Amino acid sequence: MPELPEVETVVRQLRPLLQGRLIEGARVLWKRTIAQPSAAAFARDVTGRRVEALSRRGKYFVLHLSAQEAATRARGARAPSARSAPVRADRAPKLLVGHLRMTGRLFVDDDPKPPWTRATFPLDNGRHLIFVDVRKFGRLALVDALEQALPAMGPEPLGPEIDGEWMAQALGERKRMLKPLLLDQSFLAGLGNIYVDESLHRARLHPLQLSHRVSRARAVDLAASIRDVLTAAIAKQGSSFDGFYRTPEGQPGDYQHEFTVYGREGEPCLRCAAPIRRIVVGQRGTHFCARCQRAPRKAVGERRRASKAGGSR
DNA sequence: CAAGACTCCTGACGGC
DNA sequence: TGCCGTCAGGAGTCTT
Repeated sequence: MPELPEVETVVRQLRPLLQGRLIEGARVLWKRTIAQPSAAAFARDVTGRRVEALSRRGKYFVLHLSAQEAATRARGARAPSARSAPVRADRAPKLLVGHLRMTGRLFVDDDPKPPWTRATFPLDNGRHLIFVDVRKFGRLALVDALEQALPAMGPEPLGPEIDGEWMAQALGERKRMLKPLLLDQSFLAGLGNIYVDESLHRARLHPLQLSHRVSRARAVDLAASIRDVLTAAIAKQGSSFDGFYRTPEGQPGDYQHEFTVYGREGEPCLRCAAPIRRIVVGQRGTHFCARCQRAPRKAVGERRRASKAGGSR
């Protein structure tokens, strides 16, 4: 599922294909894909704008759009609502903000409507910007400012301020299990199930460990691990393993070959050979090595079974 | 403040 | 062969 590395890859690859292009129209095939404004207003207001830049915030991608160009706006009569609305569109620059969630894909294609297309935008070069989303969880929004579309979000994990110091303090300020804490976008923006599991394993931290009990040294390791994992994943253009995520160029990512715990239940830990285990934490599959990632002193039944299963020591 | 449950979705997969 | 229940999972919302 698209997390920070995947979205970063999408933005990087789409940039040369979209920057400077004019969006000539919009067709929304699944209304609920549009978070705001209404699907009709979205289609009308996105029409006639030029893509000036692309960026990413957490797992969200952002298309920075120019003010609407009057000439093409009239031509954009193909937008579903254009006829009914006495065009009183806000001509100020807009931001098209979107989230791929589980199965969303954003790419440019010659085919105006591939299978599972939820929104499609003809461009001024004859091609189309396509939003495909099998499970319909993905969302697009058109807003004036980023804060309008995004919930409160923590800092970017690859930002310069995220270091051992920051992590030690941030973990100390909360009393939460590491797995759900790292998944919380208001704590750190961009981590998802895969990269949290991978980062915790790299830092030798148990997913159920309580944040305020993590030692300073471990916190420093965690900050570095997150940075290393994300950086490596971006270099590999993200992870593909379930047939959903593809780069805008249609290629799968390569980081799935580097997974040390995710999806490896029962297989040997690459560090100590103990079998990787899978538990459910906060409704989410969680993978870890019970030997490398020591169970929190006083945790759930997990530890009980772990020690019974042969915890020498 | 923390955390679990529930919801939204649909393709894939196991079981019979 | 084919029907059916179960799962996965990001994030918002509602309870406990």
